[in-house]
Amino acid sequence: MEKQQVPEAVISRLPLYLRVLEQLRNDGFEVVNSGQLATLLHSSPGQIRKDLTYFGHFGKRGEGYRIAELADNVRQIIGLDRVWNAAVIGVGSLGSAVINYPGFEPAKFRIVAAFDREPEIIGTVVNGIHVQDISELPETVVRSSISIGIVTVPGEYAQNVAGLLIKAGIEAILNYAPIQLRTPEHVKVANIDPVLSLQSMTYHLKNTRSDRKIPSL
Amino acid sequence: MEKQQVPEAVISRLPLYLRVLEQLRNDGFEVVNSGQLATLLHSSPGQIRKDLTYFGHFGKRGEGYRIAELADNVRQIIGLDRVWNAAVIGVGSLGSAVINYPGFEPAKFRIVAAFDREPEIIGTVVNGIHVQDISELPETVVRSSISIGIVTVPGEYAQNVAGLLIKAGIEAILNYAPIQLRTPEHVKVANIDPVLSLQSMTYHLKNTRSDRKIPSL
DNA sequence: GTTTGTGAAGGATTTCACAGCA
DNA sequence: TGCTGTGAAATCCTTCACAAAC
Repeated sequence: MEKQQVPEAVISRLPLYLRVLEQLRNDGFEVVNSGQLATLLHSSPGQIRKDLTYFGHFGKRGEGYRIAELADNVRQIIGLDRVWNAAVIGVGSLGSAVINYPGFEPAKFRIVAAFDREPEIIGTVVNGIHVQDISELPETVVRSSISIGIVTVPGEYAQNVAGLLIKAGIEAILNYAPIQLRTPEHVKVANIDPVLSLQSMTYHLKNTRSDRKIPSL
Repeated sequence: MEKQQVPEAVISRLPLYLRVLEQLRNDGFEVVNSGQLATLLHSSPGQIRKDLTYFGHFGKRGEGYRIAELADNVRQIIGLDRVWNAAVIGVGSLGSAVINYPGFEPAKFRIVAAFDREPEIIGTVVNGIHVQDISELPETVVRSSISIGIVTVPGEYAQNVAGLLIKAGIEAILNYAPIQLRTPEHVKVANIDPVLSLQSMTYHLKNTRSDRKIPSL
């Protein structure tokens, strides 16, 4: 349908655009221009306009973009005009925190199942979700139309869990384990790894002294 | 000191390199070549060699890299030859999960303080950390040599907290709040936002049907 | 012979500047 | 006049291919 391949960098910015558009709409605004969006997004007007032209012509010259209309378009482009079902695998403290995180539901992601392999955890209920035995995963994934697997098991089990998910037909994985998952081409993986994020920041900090003096004294 | 500016993309890969080098060393290996590293990292031999040349000549032609030596070099380059102190701001369920996360300590990050503004939370102890009143942040940051702030407050308070941290002299922020923080040039920010990660994957999934049939039936 | 180190080519992404339209 | 839409230029990053070193 699209004339050309859309850069990944553009796709990764669309959810941010949608977020501020919905914020603006909630605040009662109706029209916005690329300069205002750039300020809110810490981006540039040109980049925002260029990004949007990969998908169509959404603005009016001399006026800007109608917020509700643009939000609807962006929402549809990135596939958020529907709800996506997800499963959490690994219900330790990290998995529990994920299941309890209130940010997924309003963003169109619904956690509908959770799995573990520990007998003490199986059968417990976390935020209304009944924890199942990992062996029930293949059937539940299909029956509950689960498209996304959220991997919160320890690193040494993550590759096996990913294999299970892929065999069950899942096409996207949100991976909290500190390993690089090996997956087939068609399965998307996003990694959440706060340690790596911290470690790439220290490169820039390495000249700071830990024994610096109190600034105001 | 360096001859040229090192690309951010290179810096963000160094922690991954370090991780597999330490793994290899723990497994008893002594030498590795760029092809083997590329396999482990899902990268390419050329990219690994190119990345390393931004910092020096670490290999022996015809042989490869000595693992312990290269690991030491990479560790020093990214500033992980020391421990970095961090503070968590916001001790709700997300903040508690962060404080309890066992992955920071072995990666050279030590959470040494936690802050909240709720009287019911102040004074509690989470994983050995005494939760302080947010008003004590400036003094504690300096006295405990804290370089990194981990922001786990709700989005509407995150910018204020970031301002406090910056005023206290912090230079890196790990931001779990779903907003783009505005910070001065010299303060590094890394965002952890699982919702954005999920939302950029659905673009690629949007043609999948939720009513697909069970593959094996 | 093997594998590194690296300039040069290629590709991706961002920025620029201005034509085009309301 | 004001702001979008968009080729072209510039920049950033990755891949390639081979000379150099062991």
